[in-house]
Amino acid sequence: MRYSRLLIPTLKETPAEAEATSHILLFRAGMIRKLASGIYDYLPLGLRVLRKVEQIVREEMNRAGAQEVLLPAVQPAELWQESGRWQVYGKELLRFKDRHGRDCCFGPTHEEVITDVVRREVHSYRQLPLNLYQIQVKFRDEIRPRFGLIRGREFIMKDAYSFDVDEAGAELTYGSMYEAYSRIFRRCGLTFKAVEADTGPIGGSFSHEFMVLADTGEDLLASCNSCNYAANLEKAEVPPPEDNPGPPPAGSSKLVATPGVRTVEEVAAFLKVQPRDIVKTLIYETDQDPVAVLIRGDHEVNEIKVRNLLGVTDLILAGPAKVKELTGAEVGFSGPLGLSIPIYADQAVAALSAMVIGANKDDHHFTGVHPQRDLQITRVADLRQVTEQDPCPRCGAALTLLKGIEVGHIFKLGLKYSKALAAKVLDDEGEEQFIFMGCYGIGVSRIVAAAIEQGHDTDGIIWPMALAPFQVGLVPINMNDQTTRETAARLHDELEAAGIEVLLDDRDERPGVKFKDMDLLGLPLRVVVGPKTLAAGQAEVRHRRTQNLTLVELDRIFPYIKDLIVQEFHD
RNA sequence: CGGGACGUGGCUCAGCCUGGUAGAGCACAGCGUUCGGGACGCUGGGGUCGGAGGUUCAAAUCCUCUCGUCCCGACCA
Repeated sequence: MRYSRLLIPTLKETPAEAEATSHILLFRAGMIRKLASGIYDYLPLGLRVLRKVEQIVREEMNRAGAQEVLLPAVQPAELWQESGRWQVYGKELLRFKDRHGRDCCFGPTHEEVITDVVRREVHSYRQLPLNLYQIQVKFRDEIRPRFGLIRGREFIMKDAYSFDVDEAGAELTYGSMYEAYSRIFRRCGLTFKAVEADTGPIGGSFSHEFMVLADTGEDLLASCNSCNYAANLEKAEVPPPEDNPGPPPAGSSKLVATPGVRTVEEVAAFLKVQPRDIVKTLIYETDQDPVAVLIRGDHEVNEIKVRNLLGVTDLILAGPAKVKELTGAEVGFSGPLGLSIPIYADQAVAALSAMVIGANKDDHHFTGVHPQRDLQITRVADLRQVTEQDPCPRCGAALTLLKGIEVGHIFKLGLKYSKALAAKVLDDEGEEQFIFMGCYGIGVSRIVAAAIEQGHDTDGIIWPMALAPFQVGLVPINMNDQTTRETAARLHDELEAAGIEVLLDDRDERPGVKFKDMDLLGLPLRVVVGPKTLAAGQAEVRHRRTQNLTLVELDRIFPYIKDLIVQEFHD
């Protein structure tokens, strides 16, 4: 392919609106442009990368026995009302009416549609297991799109849905998807980690996320240094503390004046105690009744755990007015003593023997409080976030916290959608059975961004061989030199004929411009043809990632490059 | 939805405070020179200053409203 014939609008300067590395580089390399917040155009080079990812995903899904389909992006509200998600999904679901006034939405995910297909077309256990997938545009009206392709509103997703007769079958399918996903991300040249995850609003019983490790990641994950335990921070378990609370301290708890002392740090300094001896009382409003959550001063609450424990969908920290109404005191002096709302305590709180709590009275705290003697706790549970100080919940070794970009998520759905939409088959005894489902997503366009977050330097993108828009960039130094021009053209034709994807920079530009652009585009290999080396019958091959420079005889260029490409694909 | 920043040729920005009728660099077109890490000269095209309203003899500049964008916190592939 010739550079001069492709639309590759590279930019010297960083657009003001881009912040994340992948966003900046995709933009500068002329691969994407923005149409609106979270909505992007894919230009020729960006599309080539996207297609590479899609093809890898397609091959591995097919290999795992899944079948490709294409479902509609626009969906009738009826299906969503039937599953109950029309009410539950929130504003992220883009809703609109057609000309007849019928409610519609633009699909953010396709459980409803696929389950509808299966309930109409599949009636016997003999037709199962079935795994259907598609690669398609999704729309989610995100609160805050950011980082370019990492969190767009419109994006390309591969979503697969599996249907099995029984739970054992569903687990086998889940396992095969786990394997397929691992192969996909490995083939994409990504450094990733599979972690246990919360199931969120999609629902279901069990799930893993696939995280690309990158400092710019939006997710935190906890990973064991010894065993293979790894979990999203929102899911990561804290093992129960070993020590039981000691006996109550001598004497009863004491009310002490703490004028203007509100935060954990202030209380610790004022009373000369450690933050771990202080207990924070957090008042939450929920879609049901308000609750209080007790967390040790040196810990952070994990709202996902609280939400799951309470079985609520909304969980919002109460404002000053609500706190005053429920506790009788300003924020900063809330405490569990004498509260009339349910009290949920983190397990570390229940293991304290003498704690400091707010007194529900302005400018006062209690000291010497014992959980069993003095408090009426509704329930003790694991409600906090893990820290790097916590031991692994499986093996007890140390944990490391890492940042990651979620590129894939697999769920065991169970019967949630098959029951809601009545998707049933007859089993081998002629009995009606609900179908066991699983769903499996990959952020295809997000992978493109994640690969850049992992592969770049100050000069630009460094694509993995498998995703590069072209494998080789061919740079003739001076288009006015006939030998240079003709040699480059010949090399280009030879490589292309051999099935190697090569981009010939045939522009009448100075060498510096071509080099800068090539580095920015991030093609793995660069071949430079110029009068200097040509005189010796050679051309120069440069490896983008290692910056290795090699002079190669012209007639050996083809095998040399072919070897390098094969080698990279296997790395 | 809260908190912050911003909107001036395609891109990066100056001008705004202290109103006087729009600039620079890059990019683009033509000609010439140049050619191994974002060359140079000459010439040229391109902007209702996000939009609406107001103040004023006069608004990019002051006031009000509005739309949009980006960044930080609650959602997700």
